[in-house]
Amino acid sequence: MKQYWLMKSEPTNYSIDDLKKEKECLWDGVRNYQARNFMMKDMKIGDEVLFYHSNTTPPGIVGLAAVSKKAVPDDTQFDKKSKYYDKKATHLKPIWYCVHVKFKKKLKTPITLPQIKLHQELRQMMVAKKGSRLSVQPVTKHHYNIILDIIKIRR
DNA sequence: GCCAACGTTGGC
DNA sequence: GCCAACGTTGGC
Repeated sequence: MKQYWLMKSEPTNYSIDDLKKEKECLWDGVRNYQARNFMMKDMKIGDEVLFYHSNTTPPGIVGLAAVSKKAVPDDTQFDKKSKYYDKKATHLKPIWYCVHVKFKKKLKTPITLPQIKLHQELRQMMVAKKGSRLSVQPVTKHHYNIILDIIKIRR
């Protein structure tokens, strides 16, 4: 069964335009166990991804992507020069994993967080909940379909 | 295993 | 830049 996800990125770090340019990227740098477990255990090739920009005014969903490769060890954990370096990780026992994500679409108009919070049903999404910091989170098929409808209507 | 202290995320 | 919410660390 196909699953649906929302993945956050700060555009100053990596934006939807970067992904559009590169077509595909490795979702590395995640250092939260819950987010890692979603990538490691649950994400499958073909799963749909909502690309979300955080730390922007306003934050919001800016594009569509898809999981294109199952989780592999995140190389930045072994790289002493990387800010994601983790001294507890070894090649034999990696701690952090990440999936590949491929570009599908950039929205002409982002679906902003304030809009999500105003929507009768979308406001139930994890990303709309106060204090929700999880950078990789599941999205229900229902919510995903509503988002697709909104994109269609706006076109 | 508890929990205080600390660090980080991310909206505002 | 502020700070609430949350996760992690480490002393006990």
